[in-house]
Amino acid sequence: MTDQELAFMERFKIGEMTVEPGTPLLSEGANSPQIFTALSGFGLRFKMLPDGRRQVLSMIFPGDLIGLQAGVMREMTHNIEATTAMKLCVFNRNELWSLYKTHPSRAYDLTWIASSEERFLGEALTAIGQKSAMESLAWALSRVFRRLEALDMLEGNSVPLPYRQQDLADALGLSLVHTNKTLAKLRERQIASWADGRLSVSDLEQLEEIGLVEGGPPPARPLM
Amino acid sequence: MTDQELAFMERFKIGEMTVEPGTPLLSEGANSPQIFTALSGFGLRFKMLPDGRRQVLSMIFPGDLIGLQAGVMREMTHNIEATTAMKLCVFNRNELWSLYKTHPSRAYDLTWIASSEERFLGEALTAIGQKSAMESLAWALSRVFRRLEALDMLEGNSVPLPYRQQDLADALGLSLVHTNKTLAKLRERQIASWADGRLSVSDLEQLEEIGLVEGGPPPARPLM
DNA sequence: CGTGCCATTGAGCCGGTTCAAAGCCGGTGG
DNA sequence: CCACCGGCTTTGAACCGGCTCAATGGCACG
Repeated sequence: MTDQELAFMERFKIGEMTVEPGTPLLSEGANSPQIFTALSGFGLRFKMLPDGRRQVLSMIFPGDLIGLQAGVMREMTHNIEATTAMKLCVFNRNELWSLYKTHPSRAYDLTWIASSEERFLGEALTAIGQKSAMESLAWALSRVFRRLEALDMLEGNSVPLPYRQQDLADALGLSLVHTNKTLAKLRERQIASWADGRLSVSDLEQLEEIGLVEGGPPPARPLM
Repeated sequence: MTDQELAFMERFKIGEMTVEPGTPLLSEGANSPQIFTALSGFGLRFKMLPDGRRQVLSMIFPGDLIGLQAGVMREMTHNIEATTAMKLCVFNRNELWSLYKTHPSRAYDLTWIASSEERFLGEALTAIGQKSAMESLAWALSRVFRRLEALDMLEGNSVPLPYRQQDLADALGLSLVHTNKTLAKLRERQIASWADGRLSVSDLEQLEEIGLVEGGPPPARPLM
């Protein structure tokens, strides 16, 4: 970054913030003045239905930008919650527009990020809409594994994955019971095993094959 | 627009183009040098699985931007096809970056569009993942109706909707048969009826209630 | 030592799927 | 002018993947 960019980021960045597990960061309908970047910890992005059903849209990992929607549109259309303790970098939404005027390459990155999230949701939609429970699950696990691997969180053959089975079930539109049973099958077949907040994958290739994962690692994400 | 903007758009816009029904506009994996805006006609955005299953991601209506993903990322991750004859405005992808440098407000619009599409996919994911067939269908029909209404295509109580039931089924992750039977129920209940390429809604309020649609009309979309 | 959250497992059921067949066009060629 | 064909919609019937209900067990915490 240039000096000028640094100076701008100084103004754009408000500060840092640490939150407890379970803290709601942004809520549906809110018009928050803040945008965050996750520095550490894990979170969930989800939508609720009036009767309590929940759709998890994505898991939030370190490096992810949070609240771009609220930044660029009027208001938030989904909720964001910290699953573990999280450290966040806080940005001032009001400076977003001046970023577009003065730092086009950063602006371009933002479009890239939004576009990349759209791409992910398209994949998720395809998984939920078309794939069987086993296929979706394998898709989700391999996707998560690849991303955490790219974040350099791989230790041995396992990555941290501190969520409940209910969270994954809500992400895949499956029931908790069926998610549990399908996970058990993957474990029995010695392909992948998720316990105690860690996901171990012993046969990634087969996992991706089951999940009908289309080639290639996920694209690298510019940091904001 | 200012003169300067007009001059730029002149360079950015390559020309116009008309395509036949069924023409593929962009394909998965392609790295197309073009970005389009639909001027008239209808299209589909979808992903295919290796075994032929298809997930429709969204319907493309006049005014929609096509191919932003290919523009901003390396390559396309879904297919786009013209359902009816379409008239398109063609832009030069290579000028995209200079747009960011010289026209920040247009750049902002692009992020807005990408973000808005992400928002839509999140809603779709929630419909497919959590809602019953009847709920999803009502959601989809009311969504489509609202959008076409906003495009000023409402005549009487009906809007054009020139797709096959199979297309809608693939969008909602339902079988063709069940989609048909669920549509029949909405027709019997005198709520909405879709035939001969037109969707008539006689009780929009009830349709949105069944579909668990959260308030408000969809946000207006900046034209590119 | 109780209490609550989460994972696990069994049993029965149901919303939605698959299979199959028939009806309804509009287009085409004889 | 009519017979035929292909794409789409409609309807009936049987089946099944995944859901719901229910109970148990492990573990952390007060």
